Amino acid sequence: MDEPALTASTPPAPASDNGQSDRWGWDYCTNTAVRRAARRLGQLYGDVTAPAGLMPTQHSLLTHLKLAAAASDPAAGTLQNLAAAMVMDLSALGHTLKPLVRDGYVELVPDARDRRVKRARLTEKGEAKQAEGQALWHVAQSRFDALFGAQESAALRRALAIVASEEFAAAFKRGE
Amino acid sequence: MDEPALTASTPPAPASDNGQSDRWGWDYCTNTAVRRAARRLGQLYGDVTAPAGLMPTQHSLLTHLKLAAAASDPAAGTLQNLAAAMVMDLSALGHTLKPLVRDGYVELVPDARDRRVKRARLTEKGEAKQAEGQALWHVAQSRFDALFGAQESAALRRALAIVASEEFAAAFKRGE
DNA sequence: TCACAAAACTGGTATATGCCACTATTATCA
DNA sequence: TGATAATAGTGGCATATACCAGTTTTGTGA
Repeated sequence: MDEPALTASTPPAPASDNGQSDRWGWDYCTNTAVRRAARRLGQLYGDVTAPAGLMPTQHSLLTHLKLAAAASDPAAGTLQNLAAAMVMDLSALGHTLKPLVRDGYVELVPDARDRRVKRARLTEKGEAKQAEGQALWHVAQSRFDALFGAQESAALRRALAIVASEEFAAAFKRGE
Repeated sequence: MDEPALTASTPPAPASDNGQSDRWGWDYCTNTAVRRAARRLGQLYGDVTAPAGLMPTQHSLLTHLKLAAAASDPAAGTLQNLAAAMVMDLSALGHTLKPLVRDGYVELVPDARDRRVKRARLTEKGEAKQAEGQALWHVAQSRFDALFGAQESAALRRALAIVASEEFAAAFKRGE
């Protein structure tokens, strides 16, 4: 199998605007294109996973905490690392974490060695909620892959992972 | 030239986590992948366009209004259509528009025919600000294309446009 | 024409996210 | 060791976005 190109040859009309999306330049600004897709996907995934009572981002966060714990990564779990991994501002992560802590899904434990550090980890309740959300998430992901194409979907994620990478950001900033 | 595949063969390491991003499953959930990329791009584009004093989304909105006006689309401009075009909730659009109206870049004019309808359009000040932002935006976009590859970039935008399209959303929901 | 459904917004509330200023803690180095 | 820099978070403020409950205005059909 070749590398699947993201440019599906016969995709559903790439425009939501009577086939004239070019007129608005939607396919011109990459940043806008990503945000539009993010809003759409948030709606689509959210509709499916809503019954679990978690926003997509929250489920994503819980899943990350679960995987990080499973990998028993020593450095993982600190808010700093978590923020970097999520490509999120540290303070934004703090704010996002609040409702999860409030609802008892996550707990913040200060590090004994370095009292500046705090680690976030799933509570039992959080693990249960993550599992609940995971089942629903899988439905959404499967539906997406079936519709967009499993290989195209994987290719898209790879491309996005490159864009989101720190290497990419560093290279972009060097261009300044 | 073939269709450029988004799966660049020798990209910068697709992981920001010591080359082990797979461990976190970042390349597994499409929704998460898109959001991470959106956050990163927001930062990168934002750093470049910040001097104009507009958030990327705001510039995107002003640009849309400009293009819509240029196309002299009769239906365009109503908040309803604008929201659909931006793949945004109507109320979210309303909230997002507020600071732009407050700062005098956009004005909301009620429709004479149908008093339920309001249209958003650029003021002169808004057009000037859009032009100012456009120049900076171009720097960011050029840098992105140079780094990611112009063809890969275009392919990525096409893929994202498909995901963001109403056809895609409709098909996704039919799968329920 | 009048009751009722539909459409287009508005406002409230909650999460998502970023920037900046500030505090607490730790690390450096003269 | 003591002044200073660096690190890790927190809190405030502002925008971004969504959902839902109204409110106003139109459209519809009996």
